[in-house]
Amino acid sequence: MDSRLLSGTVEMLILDVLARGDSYGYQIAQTVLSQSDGYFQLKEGSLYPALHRLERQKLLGGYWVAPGAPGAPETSLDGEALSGGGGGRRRKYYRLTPKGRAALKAKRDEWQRFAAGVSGVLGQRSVVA
Amino acid sequence: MDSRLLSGTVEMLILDVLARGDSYGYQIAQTVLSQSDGYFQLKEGSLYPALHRLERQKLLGGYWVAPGAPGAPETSLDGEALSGGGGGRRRKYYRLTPKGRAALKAKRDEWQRFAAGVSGVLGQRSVVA
DNA sequence: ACAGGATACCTAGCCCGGCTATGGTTTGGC
DNA sequence: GCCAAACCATAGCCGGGCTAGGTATCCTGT
Repeated sequence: MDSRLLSGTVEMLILDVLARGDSYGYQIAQTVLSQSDGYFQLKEGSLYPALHRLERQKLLGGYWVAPGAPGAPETSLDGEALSGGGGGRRRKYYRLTPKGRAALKAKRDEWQRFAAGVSGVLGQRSVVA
Repeated sequence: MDSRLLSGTVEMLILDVLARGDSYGYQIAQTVLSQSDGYFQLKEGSLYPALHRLERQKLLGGYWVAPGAPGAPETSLDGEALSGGGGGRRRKYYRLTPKGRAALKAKRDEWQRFAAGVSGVLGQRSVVA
């Protein structure tokens, strides 16, 4: 996979996965991996900074879930409430905010235009032969 | 246009344009602009460094054409032959090398896989509703 | 019991490439 | 004469994906 191409799409992919339900970093990467048929291997060094970015921009809300707890809960506390921010195997779930949902739509539209642009250029055939 | 998305595609677009005939920087930008329906506004700061990169990698061969001369010539000298590398309105034409043609094919294939990957992720619908 | 791998998160710093800004020359329209 | 367009080039900014290194838990195999 050409990681250059990935620039700018990572956030869209994350938002898109979260649009189908709350999830956490590791699982998001797995989902993207399987749904792209093994193509997108999101690296931790891209994934986590992206999640933090999106959270800072209020496109995502994050909440910690203690180890042993079942899947994505209905509601939960905001910020550093659970388990004191401590130990291992805990998960940080993310939820799309309304603002995030709007941003996803914008990014999808942008992607459509971009892909159309590329098709426009690549679609041309040689004039000579 | 989201310039982040452009990362990695600029070179492919340039190679693709040149696959249809020799051209020079300014004209390449115009071609890409019109064929992408006004979407890709290649900036000089991206375009020229990209051309130099591709030339260094031997994917392109460049040759200068003096002002007043007609369109892309059949054959011409390699490197700094014409007009001493000097004055204004001269154009630097580029020609795809065999290696460049192969690289273009590789980049197109990569793009196909990438776009398919994105479609795979974005194509999923919400499980809930 | 213990190694090793999968799960799960975080961050510093590298590196690449698109962008802004600047600078130069020639031609052409007003 | 002036200013825009055509044409090329490069220094340096900056954002973001990556490598590499760190922490911690849980499960499986031997």
